[in-house]
Parts: sequence; structure tokens; C-alpha cells
Amino acid sequence: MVDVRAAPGAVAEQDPRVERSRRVILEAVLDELGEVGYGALTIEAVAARAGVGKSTIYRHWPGKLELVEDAFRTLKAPVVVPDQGSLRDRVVAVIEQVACLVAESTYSSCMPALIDAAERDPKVRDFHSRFSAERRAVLVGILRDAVQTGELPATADPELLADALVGPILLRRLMLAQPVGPQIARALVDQLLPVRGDERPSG
Amino acid sequence: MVDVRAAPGAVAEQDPRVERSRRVILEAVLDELGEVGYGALTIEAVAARAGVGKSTIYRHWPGKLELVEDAFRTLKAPVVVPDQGSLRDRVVAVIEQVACLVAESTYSSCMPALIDAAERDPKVRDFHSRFSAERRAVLVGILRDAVQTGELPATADPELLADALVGPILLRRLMLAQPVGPQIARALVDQLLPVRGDERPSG
DNA sequence: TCGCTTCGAGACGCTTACGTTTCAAAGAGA
DNA sequence: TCTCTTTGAAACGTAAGCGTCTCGAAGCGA
Repeated sequence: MVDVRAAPGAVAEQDPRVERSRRVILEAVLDELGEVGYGALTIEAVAARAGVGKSTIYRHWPGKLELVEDAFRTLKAPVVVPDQGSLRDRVVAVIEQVACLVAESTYSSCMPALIDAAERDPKVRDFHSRFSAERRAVLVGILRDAVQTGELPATADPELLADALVGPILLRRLMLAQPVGPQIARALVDQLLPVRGDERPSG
Repeated sequence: MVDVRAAPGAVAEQDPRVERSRRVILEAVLDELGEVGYGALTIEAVAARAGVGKSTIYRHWPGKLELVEDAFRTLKAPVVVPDQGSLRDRVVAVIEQVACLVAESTYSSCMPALIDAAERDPKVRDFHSRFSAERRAVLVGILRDAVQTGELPATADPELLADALVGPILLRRLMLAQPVGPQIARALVDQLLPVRGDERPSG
């Protein structure tokens, strides 16, 4: 047993075998979630897919819920904001990233399972809404700044506008089973972003 | 609470016991789907909830998938378009109905299960996208007419605009776990619908 | 009333997954 | 090298759900 008290604040030195086990197991969980969803996920299937013994899983997690929570926590969906360019260009860049993420990524394939799990368990719901809000905040921030600088009219509601820019992507992915590509970003911005005279879309 | 369940189909000359069994079973399936989702749904639980023998279920459906498909098919989510009023008023009315539906209804509570099931099975996916498209078509129709009559500018894309009006409602319901009320309808319309001079929102 | 159908209940053998336990092998680290 | 930890595999008893079957009760309609 590693003495955890030895180095307060620092991450305790870990046996590399533990880290390796964690990694392959959590990867297997995400794969499994994408394939069978949350309700049908079993520990045995995860163990088989990860190529580890069941006991290794039960050594590190008390049960399915905690395992899935941990797996979701490893999901990353970073959105980078270009620090220069017009308002329009920056928004397009962000929406393009979101579209690509929703179109194809580990996150994308887990999205239905995540939505389903969030509906059943408060802890997953909490994680999921925070996770989504992170990405939303980036876009809201850009739009809010634009209102302050006058690039957008004062009547613009940054949050509603952000949701209107991203919502259609989710709608098409989750409800209409339509493919979404990055090209939707420009279409959305052209259609929804209020323009101020000289800022009209170039083509 | 919007009643979203179908009226009994009134199929001709059947033993009323059969019809009654179908009804209570399919209702139980929808309840069960709302509670545990698709992956964790079991025939035994459905039978118990419906107060019916397992054998009665297996008499009428070959398995879980067909049972769930049939249950989904009983979902109704009608959207009524007021035949008069301004473009703005008609769109607000439709969005309000969508918001209420998404906020609370049998459909709403089954939505995560539906999304999850659609991801796993092509038949459910097909049903779900058609089902969603029906509602979308209503809104697209209104907007398309408005473009033709000149109430909306020719640059307006009816499909994208419809998705932008409805998308935020889904986004908040499914990703952000935020409550959505009918008042979002007017906010969305005011924010997104291009206005032509005298059609400015009244307040 | 009476024959026919559908019903609920529950037993059935079977399969899958649960969560625990044991144990020998292999890796880590000193 | 040598000790300690972690591992994968497998067996364990238990529980739940599968899909099938039988049977007596009850509802149906003529």
C-alpha cells in the first residue's frame, strides 16, 4: 500500500500497472457505451473488451455508476477560440469545432448514452450539464464581448444566440439522424448573426 | 401535462380483451422507457407494471425491439398551426407547443430513451427521424410560405431557421438540464426571426 | 346457456451478469 | 537478487431475465 500521507498535495507515486489498468479500462467503457449504451453496459463486457480480469475493475471502482462517471470524466472536447479575426470569423471557427466534435468523436458516439445516463442519475446529469456548459460558455463569451463592443446590437441575447447557433447541430445529430459537417457553421452564422451594415457576409 | 398517448386505434372486430392488453402493455412500455431507458428495459418489468402475464406479451410481440417500436408508434405529439394571425404569432404558437411538449409529456420523458434506442437500432432511428421531421415540417412550411409572400427576406433559409428556433429547446432539455417553459418561444422568435420594419416585436 | 378465446399466474431450464474469492505469474522497485 | 504489489484467470454461489409451456379462470359472443 502506498503511503498517501507522505506527500500532501502531490500526486502519490503510482505503480505504472495501476495507471495502465485504469487507462485501458476507461477506454473500454467509452467504447462499450458507444456501442450498447448505458443501460445495457456490463462490467463483464468491459473487462473482456479491455482484456483485464473483472477483479481488476472491482479493485478500483465500487460499481457501474462510478466506473461510467470516471469514464465520462476522461472525455475531452476542447474548443479553441482564435484570438484574432472578425467576430464572424471567430464564431464560425468555434461552431466548426463543435460541428466536427458532434459529427465524429468519442464524445459524439457517447452522446446518446450520456444523455440517457444523465436522465437516470443526478450525478451524471450534473457532470453532463457542466460539461456542455463549458463549451457553451466559450461561445457566449464571444457574443457577450461583441455586444459590449457594439459589434452586435444591444438587443442580442448572447445565451439565446449561442444556443441557436449550436442547437441545430444537436437537433440534426440526435433527432433527425442527419449528417453534420463543418460547413454548417458558416450557414448558421450567415443566417443567425445580426449584421451591422458593412459586416455583411462576403459570399 | 400534455396527453401524448394515442387514442385506442379502434381496430375492427377484435376481442376487446386483446385491445385492452395491447393498450396497458404499451403504456407500461412507455412508462418503463421513461424510467430505466431502452437498454435496461426488461419484458418482466413491463409485464409486472402492466399487471399482465409475460405470456400475454410474448403472444403479441416476438421480442423487446418490436415491443418498443410499437410503443413508440403510439406516441403522438401533434402541433396545431393557427390558420390566422401574423407570421410572428403563428411561429410563436408553434414553438410554444414544442416547448410544452419537450418540457413535460410522455414524449419528453421517453426522449432520452428514444435517442439512445435510435442510436442502436436502424428501425428505431428511422422512426425517430421521421417522427421528428413531421414536427419540423410544420414549422418549415410556415417559414417557406413567409419567404414566398415576402414576409421573410429571400435570404432566409426555412430549414435552418426552423432548426435554430427549435434547437435551443432541445439543447436546454437534453444537454443543459435546464427547465424550458413556453415563454422561451417569444424570446426565440424575437431574437431570430428577421423583421421587416413595421413587424417589430410589440414587447 | 355454452363453446371458444384470451387471460394471469407461475414453473421450467437456460443463460448472463453479479460481486467475491483464490491463486499463480509477472512486474515494480530497492 | 529479492520482496512486495498488482495482475489475469477462473471458480464460486446468487440473482435476474430469458423464452416456453401448462393450466384453470374469466370474458366473449352467439
